Amino acid sequence: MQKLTVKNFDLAQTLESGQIFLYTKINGWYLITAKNKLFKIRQNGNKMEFDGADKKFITNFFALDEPYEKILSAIDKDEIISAAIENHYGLRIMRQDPWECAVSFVLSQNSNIPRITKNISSLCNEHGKELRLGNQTAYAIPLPKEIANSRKLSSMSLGYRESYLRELAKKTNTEKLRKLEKLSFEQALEKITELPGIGDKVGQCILLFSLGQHSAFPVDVWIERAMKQFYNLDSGLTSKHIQTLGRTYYGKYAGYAQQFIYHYSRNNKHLFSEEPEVSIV
DNA sequence: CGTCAGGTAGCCA
DNA sequence: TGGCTACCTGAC
Repeated sequence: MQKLTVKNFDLAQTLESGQIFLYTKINGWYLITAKNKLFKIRQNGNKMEFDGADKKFITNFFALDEPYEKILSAIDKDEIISAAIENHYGLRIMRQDPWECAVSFVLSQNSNIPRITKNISSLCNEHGKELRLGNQTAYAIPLPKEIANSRKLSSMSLGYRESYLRELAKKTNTEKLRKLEKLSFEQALEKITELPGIGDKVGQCILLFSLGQHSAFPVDVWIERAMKQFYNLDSGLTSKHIQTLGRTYYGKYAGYAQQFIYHYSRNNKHLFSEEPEVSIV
């Protein structure tokens, strides 16, 4: 068991903000499968306890070395985002493995959380390396080579995502995706959306959650609804418009704003029946 | 039953 | 560019 003292970090807010799918809560511990590892972690105030990973890994994975207050003040433009930040203070954008992130979000498209989790889990159980922690067992997100020619893939109920995933596995991997870290956001997005099954939304999720592109502003149905409602935007705007607007309005760390708004809207569904509060256009 | 779900790709004006 | 539409599957 290892320990770490943290500040400006909330484990539950971070894990439950929809960035990752492979975690479960058991007896007060979060059991997490990520980066080819199975580890457990819990938080009590500013004290973290964990097993199966070291301090360096935890610090990096949860981005505990980011200048949190600086990021928040950069995106804190109005009372809407302020409320979202206040409600979910301590939420951070994690640093996932880009291949694992790509697999997760390709499988997430046009689906729902229970099904996404089921799909990813069965993919891992049938293809991934066995991981252990004490008496717990789990399976890693499979590597490209473990997917590319798999015959079991068609029994995972992935639907049309199956061919996206298989073709993706033939075309890319963690090392190739890492090259997008150094590019500008625009170039990185252009490159990543050339890959099969990766469009604007999934591409920006990967850029944001695993490639350090913090100005990415992925727009899904929740963000689109929330932005239109919260900021009283024209209902005819497309997700592309919202995307551009979000990036422009929130700036360098727009991705953090997106994550706060996303989590806030999902946890406060009643807000959608109220009057919009702020106009920014 | 129909609708919807953390979209993408392909086609057409 | 912008506006359709088909698409696997299962939860609700």
